[in-house]
Amino acid sequence: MAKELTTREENYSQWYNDLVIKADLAENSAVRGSMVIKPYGYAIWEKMQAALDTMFKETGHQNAYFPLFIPKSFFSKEASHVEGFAKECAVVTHYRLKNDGKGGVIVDEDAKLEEELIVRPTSEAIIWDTYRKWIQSYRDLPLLINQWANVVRWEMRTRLFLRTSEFLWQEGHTAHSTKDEAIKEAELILDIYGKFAEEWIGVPVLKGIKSPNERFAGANETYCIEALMQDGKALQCGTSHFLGQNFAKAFDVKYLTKENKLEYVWATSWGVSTRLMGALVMAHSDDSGLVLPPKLAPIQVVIVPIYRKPEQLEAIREKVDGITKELKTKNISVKFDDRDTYKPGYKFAEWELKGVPIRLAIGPRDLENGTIEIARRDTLEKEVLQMADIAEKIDHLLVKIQDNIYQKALAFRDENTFYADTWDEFKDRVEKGGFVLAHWDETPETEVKIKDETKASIRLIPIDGKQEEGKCIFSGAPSKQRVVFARAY
RNA sequence: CGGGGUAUAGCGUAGUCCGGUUAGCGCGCCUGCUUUGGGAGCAGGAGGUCGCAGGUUCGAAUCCUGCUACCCCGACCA
Repeated sequence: MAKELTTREENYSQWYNDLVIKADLAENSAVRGSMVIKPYGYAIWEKMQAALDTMFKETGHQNAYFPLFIPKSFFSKEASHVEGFAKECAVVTHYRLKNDGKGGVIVDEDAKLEEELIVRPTSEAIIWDTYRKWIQSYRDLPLLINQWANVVRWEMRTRLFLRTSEFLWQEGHTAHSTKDEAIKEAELILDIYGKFAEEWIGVPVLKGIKSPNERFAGANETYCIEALMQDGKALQCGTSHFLGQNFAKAFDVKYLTKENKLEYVWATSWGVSTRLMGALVMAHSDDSGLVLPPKLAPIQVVIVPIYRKPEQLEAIREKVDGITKELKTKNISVKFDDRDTYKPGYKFAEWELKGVPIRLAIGPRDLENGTIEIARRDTLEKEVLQMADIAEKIDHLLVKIQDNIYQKALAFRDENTFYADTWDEFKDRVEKGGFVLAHWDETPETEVKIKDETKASIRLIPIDGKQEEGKCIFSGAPSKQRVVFARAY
């Protein structure tokens, strides 16, 4: 049929692309590298937003909104920050079009801006320029702000959700009176990201810090969470940066201490993006389609009626109404798929493709026996249950599915996490995919050489990682701790 | 930005080499009837600036030139 998926084994990235499009999550747009997020995909993103937003607010953060445009001069105040983003910025130079006299339009050269505007690739610059006015005293701190926004990074090669020129994200920007407090904030957010990834998306993540090479432009330390995808490649799922006083100094943001001394503030910034949608798809889905964790599924239960005559459909509808009401009181989202244009087999396949966690089927046989067929998307198992307490049973099953998806992903990661102690072993392991823990001499030169030769980068240096004597896999120099290598998206 | 490829209906494609009827097919779509426990069947129907702009020719989807977009492989990245 038209909706056949490429299998993961045939071509993993083709499978991913097919899946995103056929499950109706997103599609390519007329604009290079920019996608249209379709209602079903956006509904998942909204669920992600809601969960994260709640966690941010529970930890004292507030939402605000800053401009899309950043004056070019603002953007160049923090040197390493510019360097990191300069190559991928969209720039606004004019503010008006005019007729070209041939039925088209051209840029009106008379409408040239005095100063070009940069479409934000991230908002540190405009936000820190604003914070200068907001912060005077230690009483104004900490300042804990988050913004939900779109940003633009002019990427060379793009892939739906994983890397698009424009993407949606949240970016937190906080200001603190002490270094310690700022570091604690960066760590707190990392914990929130980790919790969200594991408990909502159902993806186990490693937590750690980035090597200086992989650090955010303008940060003193970058904390991150990394997940392993089914093809053995790593995906960075979120980052939290300790920015030191870099932006405070660049934008002259100072506060008066209790002792009436003028000090620069300490900063963090942190973000997760629609890339999480990519992680969600790649971590759990199979050759039949999407597998959504119940906590993020826009539709948690779909009910497919099976009938011959209109009277049967009406009898089924009556039963279904009862079930639907009960499920709704338990905050479970239900869809009754009573479309007359498709047969049950088609609907089963379609809802599997879309990853709905639980499917109920109800037909004349069930009406007679007081039963209902229940099918799990994660295991594709079917079972006929007594109708009594069905809402209760579904409620429990959703919890079970959420857990099973996570356990499966965790088992996969464990099976694909390796230790390497020799260079040959290392190269061999990296080739096969997965996380590879190995010793590293802590020099950027070695890191770059390893990447050149194996395409594997240091995904993270584990926080509180086990201290053990070892020798760098590449240079043989002494090392005190293993770091995590992998090929990455 | 470098290398390779593609562009024909909503989607997938045939035709292009070697110019010549009304551009063909599958899926999807619309109407009707029959169907409905794992991707329904039959009948009828709608839908095309052949990526864009020039050129060659009696005649261009087909040949030539330029442009644009997209895909794959590298360098950049959440």
